[in-house]
Amino acid sequence: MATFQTLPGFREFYPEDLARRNHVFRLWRQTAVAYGFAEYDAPVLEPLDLYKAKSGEEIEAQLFSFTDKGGREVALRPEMTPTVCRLVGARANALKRPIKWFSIAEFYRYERMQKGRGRCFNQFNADIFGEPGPEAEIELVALLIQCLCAFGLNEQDFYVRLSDRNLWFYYLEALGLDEPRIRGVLGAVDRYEKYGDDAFKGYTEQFGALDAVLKDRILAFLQIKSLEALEHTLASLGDKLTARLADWRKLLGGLEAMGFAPYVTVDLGVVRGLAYYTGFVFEAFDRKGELRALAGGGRYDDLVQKLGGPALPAVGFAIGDMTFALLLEQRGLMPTLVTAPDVYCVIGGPAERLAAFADIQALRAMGFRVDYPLKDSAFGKQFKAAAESGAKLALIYGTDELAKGIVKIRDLKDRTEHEVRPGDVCSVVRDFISAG
RNA sequence: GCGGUCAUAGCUCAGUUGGUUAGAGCACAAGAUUGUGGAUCUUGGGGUCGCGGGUUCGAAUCCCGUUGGCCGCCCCA
Repeated sequence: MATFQTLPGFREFYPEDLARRNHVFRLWRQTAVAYGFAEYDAPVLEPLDLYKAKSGEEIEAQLFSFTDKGGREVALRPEMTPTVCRLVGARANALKRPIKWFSIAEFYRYERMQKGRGRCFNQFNADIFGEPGPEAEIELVALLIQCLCAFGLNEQDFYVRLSDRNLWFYYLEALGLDEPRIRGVLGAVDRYEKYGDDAFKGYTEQFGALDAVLKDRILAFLQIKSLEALEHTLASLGDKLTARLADWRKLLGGLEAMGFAPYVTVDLGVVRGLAYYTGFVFEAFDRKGELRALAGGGRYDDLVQKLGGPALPAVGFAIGDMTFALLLEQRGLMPTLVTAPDVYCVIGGPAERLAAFADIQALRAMGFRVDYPLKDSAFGKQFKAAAESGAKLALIYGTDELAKGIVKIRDLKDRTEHEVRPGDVCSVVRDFISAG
């Protein structure tokens, strides 16, 4: 059996694995729908240029890409954002605003495997297009939090760190830095948590040592953990910052009114790489800090246009399934038995089997999950199978029952039995199941 | 791409200084058991000891290579 194995980093889902995955997907989908988001999907295979256009040439090293038989350069999708931008961009003028969309899809990245990271994984993606104000962020951060709370996680388990690339730009601008230097500082900020002072090495090499006073102010800014401190630090540093602070108040106020304040922290240490983000950015982490990021997102107002669409503001985030599953398992929130029949039939012999088939068929047509042994076997074995199946009821089709013109129905939990007429089987089962 | 570490049954693992036909528990299957529950007992199927090469009379065991897993680095859209 060792001849053919899965490609490195790829996963197989045996029924019990898929049951868990389906459970996760079901709650994500249910939550997104409750928030008024519409589901979409798109091809797994895309033109390679779609990702080069967004992320540059160097991205190719981490893509599953190849040339197809028609000579096209293609790649398995590593993320959903460029695809959804194309979808929305193509019909931007016809779509009702705001455009609130989500998807649950599989992605591929040619990377080294690690805990919570594989070469193929699933993400829940949600985006809002056409809304430039922080109202879109309120909705999305709320959805992100709810997507985790839906599983029983709470503010003891995870939190969302909220940051803002605009605020950094305006602040560093106010401190007198030009754009290349601002980008350099943001690069250092992104790495500061991990490398401490060494994070500024790259900046120093490129621009020379950062002025000590300036650096202290940047590090102090990095430490800010509340809106009040933010307002205090930025008071009277110019109109841009004042206006931006109003957005912050609106965003945090909205989340507080939704009851999500305990989940959100101001944390300017989050920069989200140097990619395409243009405003608020946020990441969700487990409180213990043992796992990789659970989710991440932010505003990307320029990307739709960059990919050939009209100018269209956008915010979005994604939750990955691997780290999330690890967290659920850590907290004992991943259910084990998600699938069990409602009814298991115990069958005495060939003649009884034919009698049972009529009821089995009728019950299945009513939507009940019904199972039975494919081959005749001892009653003891069948009752054992019935109990192990997790079914609530057993229907007993034996010689004695048929001779008496009845079917025996057994409650597998309290082990009581009673007799019903064959014509009443369906209604009795229905009443029992619906009574819980 | 780099470094560390590991690889024996579906799973968890044992396997002595290199020595007969590689074991246990769990799981699976059959029987005891053609009329009532997750038990017990008996039995069974299942292994190229990751793969390839080398040393040796003899390799699961030692050596080299390789593939894959795990952990970390780079990266993380």
